[in-house]
Amino acid sequence: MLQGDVGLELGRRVAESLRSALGVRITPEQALIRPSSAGRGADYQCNAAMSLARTVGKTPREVAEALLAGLDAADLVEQAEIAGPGFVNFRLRDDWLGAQATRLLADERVGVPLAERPGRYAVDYGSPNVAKEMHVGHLRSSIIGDAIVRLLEFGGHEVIRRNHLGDWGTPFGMLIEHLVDEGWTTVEADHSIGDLNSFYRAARAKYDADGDFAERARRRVVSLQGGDEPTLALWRELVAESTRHFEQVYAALGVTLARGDNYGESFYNPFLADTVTELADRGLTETSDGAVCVFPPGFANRDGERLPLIVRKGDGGYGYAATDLAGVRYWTRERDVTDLVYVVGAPQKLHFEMVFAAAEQAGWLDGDHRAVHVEFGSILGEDGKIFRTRAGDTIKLADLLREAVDRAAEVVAERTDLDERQRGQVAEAVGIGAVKYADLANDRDKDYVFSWTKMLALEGNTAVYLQYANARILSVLRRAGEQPAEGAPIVLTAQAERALVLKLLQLPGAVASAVADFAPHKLCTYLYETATAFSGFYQQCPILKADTEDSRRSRLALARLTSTVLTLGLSLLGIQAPQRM
RNA sequence: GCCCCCGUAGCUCAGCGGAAAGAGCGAAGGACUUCUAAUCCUUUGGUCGCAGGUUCGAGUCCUGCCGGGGGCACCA
Repeated sequence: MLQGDVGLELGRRVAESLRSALGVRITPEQALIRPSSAGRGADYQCNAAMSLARTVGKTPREVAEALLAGLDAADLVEQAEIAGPGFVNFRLRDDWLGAQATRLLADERVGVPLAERPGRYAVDYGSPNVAKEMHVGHLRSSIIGDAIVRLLEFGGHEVIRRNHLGDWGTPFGMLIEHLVDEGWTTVEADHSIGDLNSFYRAARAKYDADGDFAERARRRVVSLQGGDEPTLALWRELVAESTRHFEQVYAALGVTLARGDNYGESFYNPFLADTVTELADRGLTETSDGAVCVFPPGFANRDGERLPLIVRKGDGGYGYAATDLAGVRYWTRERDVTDLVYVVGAPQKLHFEMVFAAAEQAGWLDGDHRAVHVEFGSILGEDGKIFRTRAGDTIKLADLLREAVDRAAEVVAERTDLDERQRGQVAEAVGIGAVKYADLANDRDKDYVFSWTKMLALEGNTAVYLQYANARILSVLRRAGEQPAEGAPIVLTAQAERALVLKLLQLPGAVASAVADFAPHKLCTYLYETATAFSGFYQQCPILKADTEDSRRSRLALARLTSTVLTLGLSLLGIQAPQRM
């Protein structure tokens, strides 16, 4: 979808022409304006004549000829000609392109429009478990979710971050008893657990080995669920301690989740009974094998029987179907969100389809309250299997991020004359950026292979490449000793300048499609193409030593604009753009 | 058994119903007294898993196969 950029403007002109010349009414999008593939001598092409030919009873070429005859676009089109079966190729005027680029230089949003109808989004992402260390399995949801949140906010939407913590359930009985054994009281706060995983394992081991402990743990679960205040106080301490750990990881990763975004399983606890009651009141529930179930239409199990969503288990407890339904009910009804977004792995697809179907039956989801599962594939090791340590253990996120920065530091040390402190900052930006970009640059539906070598490669579609291109630009601007003035005219003389400007003007379309499809990789692809276009320009067009003063100022402005686009794009992905490298 | 996702160059991946399918890596060659060579430029490389169908036009949409992965009742 091309929106808010050159393609849309051309589409408007073409639609207007077709209306006046042939009486055909189409939208600018339906004009099917696309960037022309390179080497054909055209910038954009219109593909509409072929499909319109039948409806107007003319040949495609006749439609194209009528389109050209009625076209009022001399201010932006240098040359338009019919080619092949009925393509219309446009070459845009250099002065018009330059003027558009000049205009963008003064535009904070670099041409990207705000949403026409801003929504209120609740985005579920992150979702670590309390009393466990974050591991590589939390990486994709955190990174993709955060990019989506940033993109939506930039689009002018209201966004509520929802970190769906695993903070409730039977394991908390043993965890809290273990806390008590460790001497925690709530009077003296400021506890810390050095290693959450060891803590969990120790509790588990005692539970399995010690019958008395197990019995205490079971009683503790009852106290917790019964709302016993001393128990709840200990539980809150445990959540707080875990949250501190999550925040450290989020800080290292550059993810914007904060403790105020915690909406864990426990949050929905008070709503579960009412949710089930409401489903029952609407006649949607049945009791099956002792469990209260909703059978949304269209789902069958392996024996062809209807597939249940168990909203209350046989033992009276509630499972995740109940929690998620209560969540939909809460966010649509109590918080009046327009859009629920779940950034959760692909294996959960069936679950969410069923939850959404049931929520629709219950009336919580409708045309004004939508829900979407933004699913993603797995991270694989270079052996093609699920990414783990060589020993087969899950990889701690903290360790992975430390390794990323260490590896980046080695690369940085080889090539820079920055001082040690600056080197550290660059290593962080490069290392973390590499991990995030590698995740975001691929179509999220697919599995991707985690490769240090590839993600830290200096060439190709990597974060470092983009960061380096930007750092070079900023270096030139520093040397210039001046910032290009707002409105500094951008004048196109060389082919490479033209190619760069055409790319820069396509930012709005790239952002729009990334948002529309919850597909950050579309923005990545665009940024990479932009950085490539800049590298070509940088190679061929001297900036500081341009032939004329006008050209020098124009090229400085172009460099400035490129840096703005790259920096903005990276920030929408949650990736830093260092000033120097 | 049913459902979902994926299959594009040797490898890792883009590709919006439109023209001779695009990058990077790899391989071969070239460009630094130069604004950051962490770069750039050549060359090399494709039965778009297979078979039908829809269409003026299919890598893209539909159906059926094949291959890989995932899911399918009381864990979340």
